Amino acid sequence: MKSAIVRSPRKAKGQGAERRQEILDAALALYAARGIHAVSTRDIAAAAGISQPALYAYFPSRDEITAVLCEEAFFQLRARVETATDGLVPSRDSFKRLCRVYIDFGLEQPDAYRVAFMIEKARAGLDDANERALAAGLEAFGSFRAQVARFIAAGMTRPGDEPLLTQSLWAGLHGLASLLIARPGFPWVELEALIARHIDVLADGVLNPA
Amino acid sequence: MKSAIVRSPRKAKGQGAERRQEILDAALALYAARGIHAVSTRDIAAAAGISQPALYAYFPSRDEITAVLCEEAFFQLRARVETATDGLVPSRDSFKRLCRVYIDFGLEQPDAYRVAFMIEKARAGLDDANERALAAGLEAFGSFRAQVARFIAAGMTRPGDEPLLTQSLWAGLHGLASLLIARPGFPWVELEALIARHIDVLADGVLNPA
DNA sequence: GTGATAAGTTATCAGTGATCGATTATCAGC
DNA sequence: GCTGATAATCGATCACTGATAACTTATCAC
Repeated sequence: MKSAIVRSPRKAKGQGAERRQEILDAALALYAARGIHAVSTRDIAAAAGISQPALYAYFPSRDEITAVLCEEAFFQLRARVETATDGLVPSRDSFKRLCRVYIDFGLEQPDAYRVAFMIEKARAGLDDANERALAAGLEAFGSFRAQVARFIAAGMTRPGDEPLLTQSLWAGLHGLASLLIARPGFPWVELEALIARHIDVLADGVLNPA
Repeated sequence: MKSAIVRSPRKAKGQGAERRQEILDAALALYAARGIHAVSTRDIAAAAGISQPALYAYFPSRDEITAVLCEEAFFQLRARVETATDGLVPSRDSFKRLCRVYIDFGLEQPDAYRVAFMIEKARAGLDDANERALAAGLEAFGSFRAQVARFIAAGMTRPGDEPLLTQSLWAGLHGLASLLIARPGFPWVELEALIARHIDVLADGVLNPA
């Protein structure tokens, strides 16, 4: 007796999942090169070597492509945050290291960072991918929170409960990252000095005086 | 001899500058109600009681309308910043007052704030209005800088030159304002406590210890 | 082979920002 | 009052966008 028909995948030219990843790669590259709003579905399709309607066999909408990239960006951020203080005991230096990892993520992957934290959804979407991206974002924030909790547990922080301190620190870091991304033409002072000083400001504000 | 023909304005239905302002008002109201990206030129025209092509008699592009609104937002912010510490001597409290004025501006006028600091121009425009908006932004920042300079001159700040301290403080304030605007669905802690604590963090980081 | 189906195509839709040419409203000069 | 010039406006339309429908082709199980 033939086993239950499992409807095995047939694949073809662009075989299944590979084609999907090719589309995501093409989209991310174009986003990085031209900026998200300057990239059309036709651009993405051409870069992926397929026709524009073929995109919709893999993604239900353009926003979904962006949402998936957003989710991937959150995974990356989470991985970075989780390993930021590997092998380091809580100290002012390891605190600054955590901050630095966050800012560097924004500067190295501005498009991912934009998608993750700066883009406001036009439609307050209930899309599947949008929700998954949101969940991934909360996970990344959770990792950040866990890191901050280590410094709190070590008695290094000024008074204030953990959610409050974490959200304030996050806001402080996001402020510099997002402004540097959104206003590259602004007459910023020297970048390294600004980042270092800003992290010092946040460390002075969050950690106990030495 | 008739004086040189001066080509005096004829005006009409929507007489000149008034019509222009009506368009700006309509656009701002729609931006506030639906979000910038959900508003089309046809929407703006309908709200202003004219046809869509008529917009282009007053503004060369949709981006220009947004840029003018951006400029107006900067003027408002500047006015608020300049009067933030009126009648107050430099102190930790007046420093916090300045911070609070900035954050409140963002929360009370999220669309203006968005246009001013969060929106990235699709076309890296050399538009006239875009440059004026940028200039207005620099002026607003200059006022903020002048306020910070008062605290520096009073010897209240930690080491660091004025541009560095100002940019760091700005980034810290912008971080909270922009995140609250861009991610209203995030599980924030109680708003007043968060703002107060965040400003305390920044004050501790920027001002000398008491 | 043959049929079923996955994958991809061309053709097309409605909506967008923007432009063109024609039309209307206003006013100076007679 | 009329008339011509011009400011102000509109309907029609363009190229482009995201998205959909109907059709064709490639692949595989049998």
